Amino acid sequence: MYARPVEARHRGNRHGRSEAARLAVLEAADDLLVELGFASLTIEGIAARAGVAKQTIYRWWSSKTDILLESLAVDAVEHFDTAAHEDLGADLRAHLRRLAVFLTETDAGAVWLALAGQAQHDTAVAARFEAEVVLPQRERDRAPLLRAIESGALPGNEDVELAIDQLVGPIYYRALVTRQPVPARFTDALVSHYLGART
Amino acid sequence: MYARPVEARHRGNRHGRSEAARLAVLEAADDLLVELGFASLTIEGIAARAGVAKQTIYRWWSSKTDILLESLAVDAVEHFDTAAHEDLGADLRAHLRRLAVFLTETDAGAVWLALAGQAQHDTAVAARFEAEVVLPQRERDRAPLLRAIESGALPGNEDVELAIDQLVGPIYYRALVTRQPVPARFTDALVSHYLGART
Amino acid sequence: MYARPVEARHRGNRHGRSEAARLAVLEAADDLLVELGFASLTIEGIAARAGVAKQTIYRWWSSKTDILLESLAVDAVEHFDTAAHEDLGADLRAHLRRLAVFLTETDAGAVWLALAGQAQHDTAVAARFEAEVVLPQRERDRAPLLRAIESGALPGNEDVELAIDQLVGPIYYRALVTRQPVPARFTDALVSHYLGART
Amino acid sequence: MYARPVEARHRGNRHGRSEAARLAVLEAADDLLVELGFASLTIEGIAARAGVAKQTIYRWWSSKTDILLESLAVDAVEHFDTAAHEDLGADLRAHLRRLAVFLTETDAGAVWLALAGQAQHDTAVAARFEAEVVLPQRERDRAPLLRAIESGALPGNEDVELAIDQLVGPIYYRALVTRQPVPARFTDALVSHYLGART
DNA sequence: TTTTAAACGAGACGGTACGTCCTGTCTTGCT
DNA sequence: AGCAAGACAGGACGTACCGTCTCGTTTAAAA
Repeated sequence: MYARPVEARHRGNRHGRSEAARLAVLEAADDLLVELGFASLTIEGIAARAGVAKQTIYRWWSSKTDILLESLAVDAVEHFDTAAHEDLGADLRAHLRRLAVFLTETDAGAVWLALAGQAQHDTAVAARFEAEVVLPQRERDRAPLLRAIESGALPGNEDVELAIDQLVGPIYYRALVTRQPVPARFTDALVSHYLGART
Repeated sequence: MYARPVEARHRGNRHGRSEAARLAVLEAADDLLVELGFASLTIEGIAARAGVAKQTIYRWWSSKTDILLESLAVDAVEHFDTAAHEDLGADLRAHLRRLAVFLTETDAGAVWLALAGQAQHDTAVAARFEAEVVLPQRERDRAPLLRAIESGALPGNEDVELAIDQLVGPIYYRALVTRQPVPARFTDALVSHYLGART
Repeated sequence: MYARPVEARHRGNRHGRSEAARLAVLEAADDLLVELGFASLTIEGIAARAGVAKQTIYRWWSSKTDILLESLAVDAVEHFDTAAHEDLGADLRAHLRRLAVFLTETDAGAVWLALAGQAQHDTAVAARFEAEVVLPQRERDRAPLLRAIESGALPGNEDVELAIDQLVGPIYYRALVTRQPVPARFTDALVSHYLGART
Repeated sequence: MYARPVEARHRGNRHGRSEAARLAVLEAADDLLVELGFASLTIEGIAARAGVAKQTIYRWWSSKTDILLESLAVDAVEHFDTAAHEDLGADLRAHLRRLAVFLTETDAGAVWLALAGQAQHDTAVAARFEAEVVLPQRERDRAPLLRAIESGALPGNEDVELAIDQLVGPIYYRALVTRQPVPARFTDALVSHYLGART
């Protein structure tokens, strides 16, 4: 029913869980989210699409958001895994651009938005979302600024947290609230304003 | 949204719906949202709390989000219905503070967040939310800047849309994503940065 | 919306009910019973078909069976309103034949069967059905035998009630239970057996 | 109707339905029919009384009449499962008495009457009622007469169907239509008349 | 001729039960 | 031991009618 990867040849029975089932569930959840939207995503539907029993899902995940969180954790790290630029401006422009693309143009971004939405409805989801998604992302957002402080391009007393809010806030606002596109022109302008106000 | 003629308080028959039932439903929905959260909000629960038949709800609203949209439309207008200040800085500080309070401290703000969340799950909700909530709010956000242009405090070629994104984006980001508080110090800093970068 | 019979020109207002509405309801109920069956017969459906408000029905009738009882009372009398024969055998054969045709081939018979069915479900209907339909019919069934006793064709001590049960019982049994047709051959055989056993 | 293997008492999973749930539903339906009457018998009520989910009922039965038909099939067979007498008269008297008691004095008879009533309202019920209840019962009614023909007590050309109609018809007529009691005196008289007319 | 009150059409109301869908738990037999 | 399968109790969904109610119109008897 689903592909059984070579490196998982001993799974699904006496010793350990089935990696094949795990991957089939993650992929089915991602696919169905994009196809149907979060509201129409059901455990039963994921099980049917993955060719997996409901019980197998409940054995390893607690809810549909739990599945999405797992799939997101992997994808987000991959997306932002990149080398730094030497110049602070270039560094920030690349990072914000990458963030904008992630949120508005990738399947993982769709998962991100869905989870952010569900976090508004369910405090348990909100807590996990903050711990597992928002804070790690915040860490990644902070990196360019910390690098600049270390290199002396920014003073040591720079208010980094406020800077992050000002740099990424408008991007999330567009993606989540106004649903406008977030072109490079827009993210570049945010960087220009930030650097300009500092001189 | 609905005319409420004084002489028509006691309807529910041939010529019009029951205003009492309408208000009971809106209030019950608001209350239950705050008490239980959006995920546990059900039409049956609203009907029971409001002392109303389910059919009466379905006669006038298509879903629980439809009810919340109606209640929000009224409350949002009321919250931001305020006089302007003479000074652009004071005007902006007051407006952003009001926005922050609305989103993080009022029941209507909880409704706003829940709807923003649901908009991530359902494109129909997203469309109505944009048209009936986001755009009118955007209009209100634009007002202080337009007043400043008219009075000459800002140049005519100021990029108003970008300014709004920079001013309110971080506030929505905190309310929706990081769920940090949004103190006056934070909104004031946003205004300072905006005005400072302009000099 | 409905025909207004000439003899009802003064109704529907200050003093007295609308004969037009009454007839429209009775006819709609009969029609819909035959079209849809008793189970799908609803007060709302009757009101819509008759072009009458629900309230008008509830003003004058207590239920759909109440409507059918009224319509049946008229039709049954009409159907059996007939002259007697001189000979007991011919009298009985004509009467049983008439009963069989009524139950199995007329619209009023369909109403009769529906009410008999509902009488199994609702003791209030059963009581009215017995008083207003079964007993009057029993009276009509008795008439040929009483005439025969009076004319001397039957002895005065004849067990009339048992005779009726034996004569009409098999006809109702076929109409209600086995749903077989009830041809003249069958009713004639019942009469032959009854008269034959008496010799 | 359903096999009940001894070794499968505890099902409700992959390989079969829950026998416990099935019996609970049948018993609840019977009880509630007698307590409340057919009109007030609801699927929700049966589910609640049986401690069963509505879905479990809908999984195995299509309607409340479907449940009653299943329960009746068992009970009717049990009630008439009896040894034959040697004498035709005694055989018939015993059988008619048994039929009268069934219809007028047993819970299963109440179910029988309710289904006969519903058969007047719904042709699908009528079809199943005839096939699963009336025809099997007719078979049982026929047995005494066939035994008599075989033993030579009745001639080979006896009109058995007509005889059945005349023997049982009046009993059903009393039970369904006039709702009079059906004492042994009455059923014995039917037998006497039948045998007497044959001499 | 005007007033006026009963019956009317329309249809919104609080309810009940419907039949469907999905939840999360469970039991079974296979691998 | 993990799995696919699927029956289970539970509960919300959105729909259809129930019987009640209030509205504004119609109409003929009373004033």
